[in-house]
Amino acid sequence: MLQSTVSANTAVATSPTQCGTCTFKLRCLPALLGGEDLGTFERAVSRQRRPLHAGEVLARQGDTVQALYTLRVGALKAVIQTPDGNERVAGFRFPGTVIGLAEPELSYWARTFIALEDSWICRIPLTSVASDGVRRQLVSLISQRLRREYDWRLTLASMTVVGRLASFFLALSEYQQERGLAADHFTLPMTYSDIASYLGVRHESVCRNLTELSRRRVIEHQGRRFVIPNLDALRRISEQGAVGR
Amino acid sequence: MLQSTVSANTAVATSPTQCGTCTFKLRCLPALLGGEDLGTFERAVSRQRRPLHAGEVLARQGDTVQALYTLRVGALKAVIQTPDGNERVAGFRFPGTVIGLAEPELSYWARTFIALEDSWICRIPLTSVASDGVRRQLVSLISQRLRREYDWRLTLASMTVVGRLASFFLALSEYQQERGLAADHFTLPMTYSDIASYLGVRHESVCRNLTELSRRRVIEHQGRRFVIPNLDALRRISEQGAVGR
DNA sequence: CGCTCCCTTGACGACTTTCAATGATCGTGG
DNA sequence: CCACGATCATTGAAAGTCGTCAAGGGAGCG
Repeated sequence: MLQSTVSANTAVATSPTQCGTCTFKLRCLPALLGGEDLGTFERAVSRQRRPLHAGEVLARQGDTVQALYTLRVGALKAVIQTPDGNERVAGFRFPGTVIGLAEPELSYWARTFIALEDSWICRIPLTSVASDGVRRQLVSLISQRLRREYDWRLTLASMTVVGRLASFFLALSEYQQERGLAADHFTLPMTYSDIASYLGVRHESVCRNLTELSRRRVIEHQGRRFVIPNLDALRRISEQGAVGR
Repeated sequence: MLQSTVSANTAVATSPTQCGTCTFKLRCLPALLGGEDLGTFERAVSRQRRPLHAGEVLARQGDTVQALYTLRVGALKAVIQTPDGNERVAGFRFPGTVIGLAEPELSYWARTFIALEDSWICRIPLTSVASDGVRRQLVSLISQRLRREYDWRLTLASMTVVGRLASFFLALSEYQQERGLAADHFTLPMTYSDIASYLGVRHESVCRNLTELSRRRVIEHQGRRFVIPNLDALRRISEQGAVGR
């Protein structure tokens, strides 16, 4: 048990070698996408020879945008430099997502994207983004992302730490399910500090609340391997964990 | 002094009557937009005879999306019904913004849009959204909104109440400036409870922190009329008001 | 005038951050 | 193979912030 990872799983991704050739499959894109423009989208993608190794940078904050990317296998984190010199984790990216949706002005990258583990990336040149077919896909993808982002803002703004954690794990679980993976167990590719930074809390708080959830048998974990024996309980916590309306 | 409103000001908007005819002006859209497709966008917009009165609903959560809208004069709030029956303010909309950017799947409205004051609305039929010219505009607008939303999420997730308030007022100030209005004074169209709900805190906290900022001479206010004598101080508070990285 | 909605203030308790210290894990180089 | 350092995870105690409950004031409106 406990062997599947959020980011890499043989049930969804073909082997890394095959991914390197980047034959663009439907499952590589959100299920919502209609099939008509998929061919256009697929042809727009170019292959890549070697994986991005853990810790390597895909795109750096401030650099000029040369292309958009999609993640085929692996996991990324988006990091932003705050004005005071600190770093914040702005988000995570898992297979099937397009990277750079907030940068279509073709100007500069607003965040730095770093591989959390060895990842296979596909490249979407800007020239293809100009095509109407691809643009149609983009409108769909961006607005979808925007809607989720609205929800996350509400969640993070009003929830206690345990509520944020529950929502975070629930989101991971739903993501897994959408990709046809087990909804109740996964291995996190990121550290507690990354999660804490993303959720806007201290890593000690993440640890304490995770321990508490463990004690209550809502989750089980050894290191970064998590099992969720009771998804409904997690759902209840995520819904009730709100304070201050 | 203190007479201009965030939402309505003669310096930017023509008179309501003229707005009712909805001659679509450049200043009605974000400055970033290139001019080439503006004609298409403009022709896509249809006029409206009477204003939306304060408290009236523009679109209701769950209803089928029939059209997108732009706000010409006035102010709206986006409200969402939470699963437990409560209401949360999900956002505010001021003149120059397109309403429905997260609903282009043409499915249903994810939130209810309510007028905070008498507002003039323009309608963008879905048929025009299907055109390539309009879609080009949409990609630009949505991704812009998405980038802002990312920033807001970081802000709200990690800031104390005073930091959130400072950021909120700063955002209002910047919005005013972008529209060529005074950056240092405005009248809020929404209640403290609305702001509190939006920021994910209690209205008592909003009140207390606003009083405190007043005492420190960072802001001045009588009722909902605000003056910001020291924008730099506000900026410092908004940058330092973060907790928990 | 009385009602409703909005704003304000106080006191208390719950939750989180902060500071500090220790243990665990892992990759690297001796 | 083991020692070492670095990163990550864990736990405790103290202080600060914010939510919660309660109460009262003020403005607008029928």
